[in-house]
Amino acid sequence: MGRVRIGDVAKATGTTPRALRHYEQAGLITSERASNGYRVYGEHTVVRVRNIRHLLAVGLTLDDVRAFLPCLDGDVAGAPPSAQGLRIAADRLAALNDRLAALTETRDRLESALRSAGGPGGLR
DNA sequence: TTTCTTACA
DNA sequence: TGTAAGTA
Repeated sequence: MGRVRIGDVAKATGTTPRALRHYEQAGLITSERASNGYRVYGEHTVVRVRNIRHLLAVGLTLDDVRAFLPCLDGDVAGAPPSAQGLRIAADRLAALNDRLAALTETRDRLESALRSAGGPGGLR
């Protein structure tokens, strides 16, 4: 019952083999090798990947998810939030707000530059 | 057919 | 993340 290959896990979690290798590279999941070199996974990997996908969907980065490694085999979505988890989420939110502010600023500059250059309608 | 690694877009 | 290449 540990003869699950990458394609199986991908299908069971709605991801792609490419993403799974990427998660492994990031140290989020592990795998063993069959004699032919193919990766072999245990069923717990499916739960793990679903949790990873959940955290990514909520807005965290792969790097953030690494901090959740201890909880990755449980019910990350339902379990009571840990202090560290909340900290990471708050930091990610702050980072997003920073990026948003920076983007808004460059957008406003481009907008006004375009306006003083003749306006959106008088460009051709 | 599926998977593997590496590398580029 | 997708895709290409050449394998096993």
